[in-house]
Amino acid sequence: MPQSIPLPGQPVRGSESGRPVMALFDLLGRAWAMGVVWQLNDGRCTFRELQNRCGGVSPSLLSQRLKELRATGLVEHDGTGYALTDLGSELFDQLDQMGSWSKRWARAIASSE
Amino acid sequence: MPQSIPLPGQPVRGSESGRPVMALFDLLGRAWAMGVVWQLNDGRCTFRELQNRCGGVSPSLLSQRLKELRATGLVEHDGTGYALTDLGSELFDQLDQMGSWSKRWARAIASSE
DNA sequence: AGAAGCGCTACTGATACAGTAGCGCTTCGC
DNA sequence: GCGAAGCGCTACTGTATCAGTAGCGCTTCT
Repeated sequence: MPQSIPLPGQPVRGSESGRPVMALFDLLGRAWAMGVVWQLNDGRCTFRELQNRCGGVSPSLLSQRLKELRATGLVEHDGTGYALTDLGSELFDQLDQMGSWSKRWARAIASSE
Repeated sequence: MPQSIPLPGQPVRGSESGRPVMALFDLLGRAWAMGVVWQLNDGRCTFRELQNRCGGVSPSLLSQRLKELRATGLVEHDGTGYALTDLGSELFDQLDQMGSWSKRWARAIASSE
């Protein structure tokens, strides 16, 4: 049985409520889910190019993540490759803010050692 | 061999660069990592109370996540229980924004079906 | 003393991920 | 036409992570 796709409005890993935030945490709380969105923001690309951007992640995993991200409206695929949808770009904006914050986090950890 | 703790400045799952954002994605891209931060924002609580808030997540997993979140300065533990640090609260603010956005996401998916 | 709660570990089985090989397909140059 | 190259992706094997349950050693309260 394959890993189910976490959609808002349905029970997801760790929550029966179907609350959107829990579905999002389930979707993104999987290996490379955030990384794929992050890398796709650099522009549309092919499956194998995306695989390279993600440091050689295994094709079986990448295929599974892309299936989930397409089913949840964040990524699209046409003749020239994969890209973020408008919705996916909105999510990237959120991740980008986390990326900015992560530098503060890194400094805080470094200075406490 | 236990799961290693993703610290910024060190190579992490999927990235040798040690970039803070990749360490953060590795840290949060694990089961219940974001959920624990989310639930802890409701206030300091004990291990077992936190377990309840997280829908009965297994103690072995919760223990592992808490170990990681403490090692990365996001969660602290004193005589009365677990709580977010200032740094952890900052991360919660980021997650909270994603939570707000997730409602838009849910509507977009619902209207496209 | 006994009961209850604490943080947490140990164990087993199921699921997800890593890593490699290679399929069927299309496109290109020759 | 035909080989070569690239495409998206699947199949497979081994490993790591997670789920679920039981219960340890400790402290607190009655």
